[in-house]
Amino acid sequence: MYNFKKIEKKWQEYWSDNKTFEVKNKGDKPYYILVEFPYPSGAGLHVGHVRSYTAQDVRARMMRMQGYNVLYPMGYDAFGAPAEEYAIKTHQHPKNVVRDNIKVFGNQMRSLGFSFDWSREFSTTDPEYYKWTQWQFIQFFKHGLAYKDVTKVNWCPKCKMVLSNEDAQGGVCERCGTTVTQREKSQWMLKMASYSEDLLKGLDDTNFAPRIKLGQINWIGKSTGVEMDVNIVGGGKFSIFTTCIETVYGITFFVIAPDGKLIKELMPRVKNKEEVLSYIKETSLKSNMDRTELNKGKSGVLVEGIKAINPINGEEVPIFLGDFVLGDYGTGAVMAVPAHDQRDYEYANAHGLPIVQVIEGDISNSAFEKQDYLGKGIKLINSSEFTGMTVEEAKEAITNKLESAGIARRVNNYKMRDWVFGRQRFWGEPIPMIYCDKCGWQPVPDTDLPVMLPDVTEYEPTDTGESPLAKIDSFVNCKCPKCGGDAKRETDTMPQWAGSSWYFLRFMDPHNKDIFASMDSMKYWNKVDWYNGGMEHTARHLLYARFWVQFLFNIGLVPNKEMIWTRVSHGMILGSDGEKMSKSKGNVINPDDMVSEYGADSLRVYEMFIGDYTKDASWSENGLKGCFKFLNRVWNLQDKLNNDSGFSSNLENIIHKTIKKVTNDINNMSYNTAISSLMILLNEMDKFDSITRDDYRLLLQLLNPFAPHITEELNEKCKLGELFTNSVWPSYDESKTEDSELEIGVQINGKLRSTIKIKKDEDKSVVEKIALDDEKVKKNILDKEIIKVIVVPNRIVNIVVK
RNA sequence: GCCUGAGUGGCGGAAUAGGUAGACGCACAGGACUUAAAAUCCUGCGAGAUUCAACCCUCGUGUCGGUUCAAGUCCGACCUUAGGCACCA
Repeated sequence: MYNFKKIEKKWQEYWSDNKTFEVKNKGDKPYYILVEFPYPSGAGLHVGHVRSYTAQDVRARMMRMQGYNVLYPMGYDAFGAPAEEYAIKTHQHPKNVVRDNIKVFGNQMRSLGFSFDWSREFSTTDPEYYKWTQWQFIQFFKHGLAYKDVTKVNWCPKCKMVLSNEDAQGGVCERCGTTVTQREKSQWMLKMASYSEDLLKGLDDTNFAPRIKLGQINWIGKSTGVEMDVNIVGGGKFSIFTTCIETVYGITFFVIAPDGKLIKELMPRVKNKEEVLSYIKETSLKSNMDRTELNKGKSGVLVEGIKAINPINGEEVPIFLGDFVLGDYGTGAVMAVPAHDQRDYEYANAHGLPIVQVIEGDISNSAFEKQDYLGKGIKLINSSEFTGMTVEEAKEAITNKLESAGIARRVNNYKMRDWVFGRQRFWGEPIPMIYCDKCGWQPVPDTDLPVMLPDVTEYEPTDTGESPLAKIDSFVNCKCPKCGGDAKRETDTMPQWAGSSWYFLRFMDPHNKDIFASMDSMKYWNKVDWYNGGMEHTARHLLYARFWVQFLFNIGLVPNKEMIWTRVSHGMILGSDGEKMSKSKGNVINPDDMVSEYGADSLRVYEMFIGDYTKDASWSENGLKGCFKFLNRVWNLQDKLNNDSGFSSNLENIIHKTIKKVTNDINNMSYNTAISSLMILLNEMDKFDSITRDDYRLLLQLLNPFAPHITEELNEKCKLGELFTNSVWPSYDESKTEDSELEIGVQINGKLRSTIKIKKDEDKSVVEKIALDDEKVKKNILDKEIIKVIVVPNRIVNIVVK
């Protein structure tokens, strides 16, 4: 058993002392490899971190040997509630908690031999860093993309803070799982919705994995339709949005949002004010969950005294208030066509409203909806001059008619909303804004940045929905930067996603004091070439980061509209029981324990070998032991070294094959099969009594990105050549990867009956003859008639007989 | 309900373009070494039938069909399962 403890420590110190992995912003072939920086929690590094960090480390180490100037940085995303909560519990400032956790994380990552450029390390909580986060927020403000508005926001009663839609997916708090409630609150918002189309189009300039692109497309949620004006009997009008204008003759009522602006405007004319007002109030108390999951009962109330006119046929129809219509999507009003929309169908039945069919189909039990009729040549009925047209023709014709009458427009709507940017917590970047009664909101002048968090001991969150900073007078009271009068600071802080929206830019130029990163540095690295992160960040971090970057690009501060090229995501490592690792289940594996028992190299190799990198995998300590055994066999192979040079002739073929396989597999993230081909190579070498130094060095070099310590040690110990960190990645000779003699299968009627040996690229007729001469084949076709013989060169022979 | 994936031995998982299914590893069994154990090494290892034994044979990649000389792979329908979205008009 080799002494991995001693060896791993030795090489980690060597790399650190020699600054082996520090890179300059110059040189040919820049390549930027990034992995999501961790949140330094008290739990320490997770084996899941080890998986993705190793995968990217393998890529980085191989590409350095291929001559690339590789930037592989690491830092910490350390603002946020967990550190704050722990600090409150232990009565200290969160910055101390973060400092201690970062130390632990750093040591853990160093113990795994990751080739990070530690000279570029920072934390989002460093004042020198969050100064620029604040500065960039001010740019959003100056360009009209940050605004404060009273909106209904998601509120987590347990965390006592506002959540963005992205943080409240599924109606529960992302962090603690508590059901989210709704609150009216004055909030800083970023106009992300205005970037919907750009964020959608920008995906074309990226190489994100398909499932990631799709996740973003779904989240942005574009729908194309028609916005149509609807007149109200007795004056006034409103607009509705629909994707099914072809059903316009089937309108039997309209529904408007109880939380929208329209009902407020109509209020003076409403006859049943009390009923309407109480419904509005009722709705405002409901969480999104209540309005959706729990309450599909189609609640609603007729707005009495107001009728709408269907613009296509002049019919007067009633207006309802219904909480399934959302005030902040589309126009906050919909046309209801119960015959062709299931939701409207149920609503009509619940409220005794008429149903008018306008498209051929069965509506006796449910609505005949667009997924039932689109693309099938189905025709319209009861639709005046459009009767008889297919739905596709009618869609176009009706839109044209309404458009030329000036009462409708083709529009797109997006599900994605503006980004709720304020958090009522202490441990975040203070939003650098000052409110002056005379001058309104004013940004903090650049020279006063960063706005630092005060050194206080009391900062518990409040039930009022106000930030704990609001209670600290010395923080709140300040002077207006414009008029110099008394003013108050904004006391909300930024969401955790703020700092991570641009950290990859800072890594390109981490020590810059004049700007968040210089244009020259960013132009040198150009983009993040390969970014790895969790699938759960698809609709949040990755989208926020793209929005942030697109904005910076639009104001000329970054060189590309998309700063991330390839984005991939890893699968989770589950406990050995197949469940997500958690303290309560007691199935958590601490990487430190594994490193001390089997060594970092074994853990790295195992996590790469565990299975398809993009899929979840269950932990197995036996699997890890197998990889430990593999490395020990590699270690013991040194006893077989002879003094010959060059590759052993009987190994040359497999060596070239393995170079090809490992190189391609690393490029394609097929790390598990790269390891398996290295195991095969070892098995081959082990069959011989002796191997050459070049054979051995080659094996070690291909293994080096995965197991950097043991390979570097053996390379030095056996004096095989220069350090792998200074070496060139081996190339393969295609002709030497091919076998001159092949064994191929012979099938009879598609069933394998024999195998034959042939020369590579042998003439078809010769192969056919060999196959037919084969004893087993002869036996099988004795009394049968040969219909046809199919020879696929170098692959297979299939004999069809009767 | 909609949108994605995924279903292959006891287990994790392999299998460019349809072309010898089960690579590699784990577990397990037998053997060698050892006083013994661990470690290490060797052999076997999808299921079934048959045989002294071997060969051979039959079945086999979620289910049912289809295309093809040939299907884990392509097409159609379905089942199971994981994840995402969900009264988004």
